[in-house]
Amino acid sequence: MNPGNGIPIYEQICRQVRFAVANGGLVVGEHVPSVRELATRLAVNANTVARAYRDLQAQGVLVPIRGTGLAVALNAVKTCQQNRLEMIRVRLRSVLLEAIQNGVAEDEIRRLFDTEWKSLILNCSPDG
Amino acid sequence: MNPGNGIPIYEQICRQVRFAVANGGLVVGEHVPSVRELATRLAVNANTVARAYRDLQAQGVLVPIRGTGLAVALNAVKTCQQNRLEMIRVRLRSVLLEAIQNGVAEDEIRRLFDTEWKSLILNCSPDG
Amino acid sequence: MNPGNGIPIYEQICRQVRFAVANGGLVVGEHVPSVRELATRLAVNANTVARAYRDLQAQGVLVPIRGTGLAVALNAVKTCQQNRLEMIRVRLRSVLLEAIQNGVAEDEIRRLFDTEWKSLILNCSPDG
Amino acid sequence: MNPGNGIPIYEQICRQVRFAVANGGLVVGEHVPSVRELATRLAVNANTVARAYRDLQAQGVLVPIRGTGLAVALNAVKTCQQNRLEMIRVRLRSVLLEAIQNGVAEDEIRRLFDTEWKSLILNCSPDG
DNA sequence: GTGGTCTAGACCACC
DNA sequence: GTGGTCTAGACCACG
Repeated sequence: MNPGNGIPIYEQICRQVRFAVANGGLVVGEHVPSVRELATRLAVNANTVARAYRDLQAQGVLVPIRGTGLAVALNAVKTCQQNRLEMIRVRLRSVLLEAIQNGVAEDEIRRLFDTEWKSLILNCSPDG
Repeated sequence: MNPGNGIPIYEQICRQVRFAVANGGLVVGEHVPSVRELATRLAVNANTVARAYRDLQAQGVLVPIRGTGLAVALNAVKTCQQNRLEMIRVRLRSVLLEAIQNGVAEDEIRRLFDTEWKSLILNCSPDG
Repeated sequence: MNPGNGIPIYEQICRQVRFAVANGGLVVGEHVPSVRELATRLAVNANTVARAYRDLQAQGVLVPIRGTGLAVALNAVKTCQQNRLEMIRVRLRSVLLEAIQNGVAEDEIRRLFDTEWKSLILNCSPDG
Repeated sequence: MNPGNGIPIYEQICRQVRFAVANGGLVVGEHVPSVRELATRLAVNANTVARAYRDLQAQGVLVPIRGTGLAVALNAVKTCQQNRLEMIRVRLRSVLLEAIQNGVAEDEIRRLFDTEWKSLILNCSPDG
């Protein structure tokens, strides 16, 4: 979780689940981590995870399996794969819009992109 | 203003003022628009503008001129120019981080960048 | 079983057993189906059936026969016949209450009653 | 609110709001009672009301008006009027289904309907 | 003042 | 064990 990026925690959880379904990190028909387990793992309140799971059910990504938890819905993979880049696109567009509206030149923003990308893959590849 | 991008309106106002100071759109010593005028222009509650101006004063970007309103502080230009790309950098980094953590490949995100950038300059250059 | 009608499955089982006792579908002194058998037949977890049987014992509808399972209690028929319409009455009253409190007219609700009743006897009589 | 009818409180609130919109008790464009006010009036926790209002927003019945609360959506009346009897229908059907499946005769259930209806209009009309 | 988020913890229904 | 509901109360963003 990345606090302070403006995205509520439950929403971040939703996004990560959708990414994981699209990536195959969460397999169709398999149970997702239980509310309590994921809450512990993310050091977050159980209700926050429950809220995320409830939203994901409403969106058809998760389906309840009575008494045993929640599982990835059969047709969730397709939807999540379609939305994978879309989720990033919306956020990226918002940043680029602010840059353009405030006179940031293309080479400036491209340089930012390159340096940040390099910096992040160095941090993420070892432990990712 | 771009509602729904996760940034509070008063914060968006702060950022735009700082950008404008850095760009020369707002000149040192000049008065900024009054709270009421800017509120009307942005179709936003006056208290929201007041909140933004209060924050900008606390940050030393604006200074009160007795009885006549607020003006751009003398040393604000330097700070704002230094922060100009930094404000974009932080948001961009957050997006790239999510992309990397969720397995978005470099060519995918670069393609997103290119298409979104092109799409935005078409929309913004005429009316920008 | 009718999931999603707000009544827990174990409670639905209890009700059906009481109805069956009242109807003569289950005869006094006769064994009821074993937990496992009924669970299989209803495609329900065995613990759920066990819970229903436990409640029915507590209510005096079923009595344990040493080593051989559960049977319908001697005085259960009278109680179940008395409760037969009562069980329906409570649920019906709750629906009518909501209708009245929210301005549903008598002819509207009567029309609903008629059409639903007709629709259901068509579906149920052949396979019931 | 009617506890013990199997419908969660937040769901009952949703239903009552939809009924009120259909009936004209809540007018399009008008604010609904604030979360805190309704919570006090119903003697219920504020979060429970907030949950109901959140669901109603997701269903397009309510729309947020920044900083001033929630209002009935423009096109909510049509939907709510269409769903008015449907909400009752589903519950009624469930009761009738149980009656039919368990051998309740038509005249028995009609008699129940009549007596309960009369009993309820006596209770509700004076204070309604 | 408004709604939204989050936490903490209790209780229930179900398996 | 699972998720769902509800309560209580804190804090934030916005007007």
